Amino acid sequence: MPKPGPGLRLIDVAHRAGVSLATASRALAGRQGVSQEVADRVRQVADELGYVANPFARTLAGGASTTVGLIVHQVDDPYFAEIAGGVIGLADERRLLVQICHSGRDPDHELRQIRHLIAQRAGIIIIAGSGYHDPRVEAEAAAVLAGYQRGGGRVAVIGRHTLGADAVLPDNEAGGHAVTAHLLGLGHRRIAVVAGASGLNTVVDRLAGVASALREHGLSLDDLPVVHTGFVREGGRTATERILAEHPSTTAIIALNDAMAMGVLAMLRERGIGVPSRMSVTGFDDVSVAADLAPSLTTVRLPMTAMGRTALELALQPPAARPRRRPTGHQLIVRDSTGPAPGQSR
Amino acid sequence: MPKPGPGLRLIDVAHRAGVSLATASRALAGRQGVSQEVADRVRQVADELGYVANPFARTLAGGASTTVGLIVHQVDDPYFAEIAGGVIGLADERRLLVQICHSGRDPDHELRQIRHLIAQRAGIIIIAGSGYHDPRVEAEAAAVLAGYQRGGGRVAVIGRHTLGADAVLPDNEAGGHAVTAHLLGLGHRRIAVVAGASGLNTVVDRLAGVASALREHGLSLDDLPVVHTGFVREGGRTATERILAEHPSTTAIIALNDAMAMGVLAMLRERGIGVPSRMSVTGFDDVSVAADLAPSLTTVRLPMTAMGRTALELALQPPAARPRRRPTGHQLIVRDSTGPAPGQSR
DNA sequence: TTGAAAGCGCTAACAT
DNA sequence: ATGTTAGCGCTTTCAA
Repeated sequence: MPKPGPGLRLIDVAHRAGVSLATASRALAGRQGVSQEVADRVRQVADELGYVANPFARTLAGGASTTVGLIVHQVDDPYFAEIAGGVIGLADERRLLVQICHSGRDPDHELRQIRHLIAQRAGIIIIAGSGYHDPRVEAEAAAVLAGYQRGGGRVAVIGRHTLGADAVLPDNEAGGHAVTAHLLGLGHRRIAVVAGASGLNTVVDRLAGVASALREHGLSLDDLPVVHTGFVREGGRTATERILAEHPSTTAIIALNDAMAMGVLAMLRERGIGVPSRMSVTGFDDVSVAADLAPSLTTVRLPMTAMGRTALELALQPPAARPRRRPTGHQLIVRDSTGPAPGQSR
Repeated sequence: MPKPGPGLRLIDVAHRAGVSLATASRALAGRQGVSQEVADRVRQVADELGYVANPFARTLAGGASTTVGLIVHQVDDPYFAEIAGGVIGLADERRLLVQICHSGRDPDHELRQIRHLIAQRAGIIIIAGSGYHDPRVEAEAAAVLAGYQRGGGRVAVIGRHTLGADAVLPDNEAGGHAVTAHLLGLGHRRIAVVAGASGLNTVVDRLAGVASALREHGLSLDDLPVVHTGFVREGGRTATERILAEHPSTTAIIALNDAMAMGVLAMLRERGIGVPSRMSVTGFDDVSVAADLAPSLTTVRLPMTAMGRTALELALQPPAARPRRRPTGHQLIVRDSTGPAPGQSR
């Protein structure tokens, strides 16, 4: 790949402002040891000339890196797109650049991306998306990130808690509880769960919430069909197909994210099964299209954009003695995809 | 922001291999002037030690940059999310890192982002999203990019043609024609158009396609209500509100992108207006949720993910004498949101 | 074919 | 408060 042409250098700004290189550097970095007057002049000259520091020189010289690495499963998954939007929005305000990589929900690939970002000297790394339930898989990533943090790198994660870093924690368990309680309140008892891979923490946590709500009604998750497939739309379709075949008396399907719920709805539509008249369906996340689906989706709202912002905010703060935790809160959004269980007189 | 810790340096590798810094550099860069034997040894030592070059030092010293700058309107707009997915997918394969910025459809902000990416020494810049119909607005961006390209930077754009760079060109006009012809074929004559800002090239081009189809049926765009609002979901809602108030006999609404079409559908639902029984609705883009809407959306499919890949492919090739152009093709996808005009006996 | 040395543009000691 | 200077790790002339 080619290299861009040369540009304005700090020394040019310094000359124009009639000061030394060092003074100009201090002035622009907002460091101490420059009179207000001189600092203002330097900044003004820099603005006039349209000076932008060369980040490579700056970083090489030991300065701070201004790039943020962001690892998501896939940016074209609406859940991650919204998180990315939040990160980029705040980064823009702070004049930071965001480098995005895909993990593809593959722990090895994720680890490779982490290493790549570290090699690129990203000053901050944000990892969004479920961790893996297997501790051994998480261990290597944790070790690499620990080294990175020891060297001064900052890390924030969204939706995982085993990585020894500041974390934004979605209300997975409480949300799972809320949505299940909602269905139980509508009289549903023959409930099926459509879940992503059982190795994903997010899946495990949301399932735990489902289980706890069931227990409160004297039911057990063990008695319900739980189908684990891909944590994406297509997974919802195939899971629904199986549920329909193996548990035809099911009256409600809990999908553990909105993408899967969309697949569930699509399959029910194909089969001509009315929602919510014959089958209630719930999602999780409240991606922005959830309100526009047919029918509009009852789901648990997570503030994805804010979660992205918060993660970057955490990373921009100096590290705390112990990793910080920021729960996100959640909100049950009841729309048209859920209704009373068939045969219920309410 | 903090700086990551020090690492292995090239000089360490050189010492271990018993050669000079320069030789080690040549060997690892695969340049000429090193004996096969020495080159192999150096590479082996580097591998053993797990050496990864410091990209800041490399770039500062005049080496190639391995980062790709990508400017989109908003990553959490599904259209751009899919394009970004395509770019990142190919970048991952080529071990490049992608820096994403938002333009927010603001030409000034876009220009600022371009400058920022150039300052960051991105080797490639990809700009996705409509250009601006006003030549003066485009001129400054074009000038900056020309300078960047003269310095060896590579540029590819998606959906604009006035920037003097390799371009991926969506079939906007042909798509606009196709969707309009579809409605005319269903007997619709009282058609309204819901468009984004009239300053956007994409809007102008799609509108031109609509106009040409109308002309073939002896109609003129001038006789139809064309409402220009934000090129997003909310714009579709407000535009529909106005159309309903001012042109109550309308039987079909052409939205110039899917986001607006979703807003149109939402407003019609609120008002209890049946689709397609009382009003047909069309979109443009075929974002992945279009099939799951209520009702599923008739629209024009553009291969967004492939467009992202293609743009990066173009940029990775050496520049051609004249900017390359890659039309995308399109496909009319007829779903449930369009039907015969009311009162038609077909 | 190889090595020595001069920067790339900036920050951060160290002087003044 | 300001200036001088030594690197940061690499690529790239220029010599040998």
